[in-house]
Amino acid sequence: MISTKEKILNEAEKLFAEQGFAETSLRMITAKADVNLASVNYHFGSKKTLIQAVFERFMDRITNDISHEMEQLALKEEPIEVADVLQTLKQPIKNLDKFRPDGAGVFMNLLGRSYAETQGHIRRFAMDKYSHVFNRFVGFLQISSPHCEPSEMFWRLHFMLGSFIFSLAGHKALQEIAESDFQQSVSIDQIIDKLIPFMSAAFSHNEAGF
Amino acid sequence: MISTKEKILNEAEKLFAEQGFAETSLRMITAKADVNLASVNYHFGSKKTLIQAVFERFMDRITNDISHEMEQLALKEEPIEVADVLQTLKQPIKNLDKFRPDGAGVFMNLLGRSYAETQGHIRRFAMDKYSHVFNRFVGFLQISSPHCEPSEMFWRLHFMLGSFIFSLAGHKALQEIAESDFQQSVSIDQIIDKLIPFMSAAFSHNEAGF
DNA sequence: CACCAATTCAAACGACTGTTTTAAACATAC
DNA sequence: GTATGTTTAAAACAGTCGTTTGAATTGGTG
Repeated sequence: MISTKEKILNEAEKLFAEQGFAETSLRMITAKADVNLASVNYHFGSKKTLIQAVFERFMDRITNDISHEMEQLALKEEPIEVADVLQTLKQPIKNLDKFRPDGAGVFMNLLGRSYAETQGHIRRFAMDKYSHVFNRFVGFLQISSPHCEPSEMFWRLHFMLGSFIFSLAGHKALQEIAESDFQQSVSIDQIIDKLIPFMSAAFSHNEAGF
Repeated sequence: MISTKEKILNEAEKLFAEQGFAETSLRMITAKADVNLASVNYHFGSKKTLIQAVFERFMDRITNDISHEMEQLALKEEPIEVADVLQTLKQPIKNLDKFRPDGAGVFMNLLGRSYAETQGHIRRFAMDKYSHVFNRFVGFLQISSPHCEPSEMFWRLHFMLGSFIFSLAGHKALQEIAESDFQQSVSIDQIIDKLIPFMSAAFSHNEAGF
């Protein structure tokens, strides 16, 4: 039997991703989840902490998977290339779709909206809880690109983050356009498969030319 | 003398970019702009059309500038490189900062929020009015990358769009992190100067390897 | 069975939302 | 001057929001 708490989380994540945090009311969520309005405040305390709980469920999953991929990467004997590091993101993102319906799209939506958030309380929360995974990922990137300064790497990382968020959060609209313009359907997997070599090439360039 | 209409537009764009559309009430805007609440509906009809007007003022400016840059590019005699095409974005984005306070950041914020929007009425509006500029830009890109299929180019374009929006819309937060982590201040101009070669390298790669 | 805690429920709270209304003030033209 | 159309003003409208309340209901324990 699925609990009230889970019913709320399941509907909330859908609606938050589709409409945004502010545009989604607790009444919409509880109506769709077929639970009482007051149960949100009972189980989660407030709307703010509900948002955080939705976000946390995804982050726990994907950071777990990424950590696992990085374990594998650490075993590699040949030199670690940029593409190898970025590849560690591939399966974890794809796994989100198995985790939840349209998981990758929903998660990137949440991630993007979290960054756009005013007070940034989600970002602070994420930095507290998941910084070790993030730092390890950056470490691998540095190894694969010893010529690239940390500050330059910082910016490149966020350029990439923007590409992931934007193209995957909006993948439905983009897929529709792509289909009507090129008669060619593209899955989320294929988007990621285009994105990773694209980004690998970007990371591999040398602005100074050596 | 600055008109009521302009006072509203000026405050609205700031608040929309800082807090989002839904989180910004007409009462906040009119209080900050020191005009009457009803004047928004009088001058703009509704909140929705106010959002559109704020967006339009930026789009008119930047598409104008980009068109001008592309005129120059069309005169070039040597073969047009990817980097040349992307360079046409550089000055127009920088000019936004002269146009309005923190114009680039505000505009990218608006652009990002418009894409995240539910009904997407802004996106449809933009496609109607500015598609010719967009199409011309894509045309130049195709010329500079004849090996790249249109559908592949479509996705690369949106990867790039995501990077621009994400890094410039959130530039203040990112700049703060960069300064505290690397004791190194980075201006918007410098972000763009990092972004364009980064993207040029990404666009120049050949996934098929020929 | 009774007991207690955990959960659910309907209803209401005060605050805030976009929009409309009606009247007053203003500018410009005749 | 009066008349005309534009702009501002204060107030009220109907509706939604997140949250709280207090009673009803449930589930498990002695």
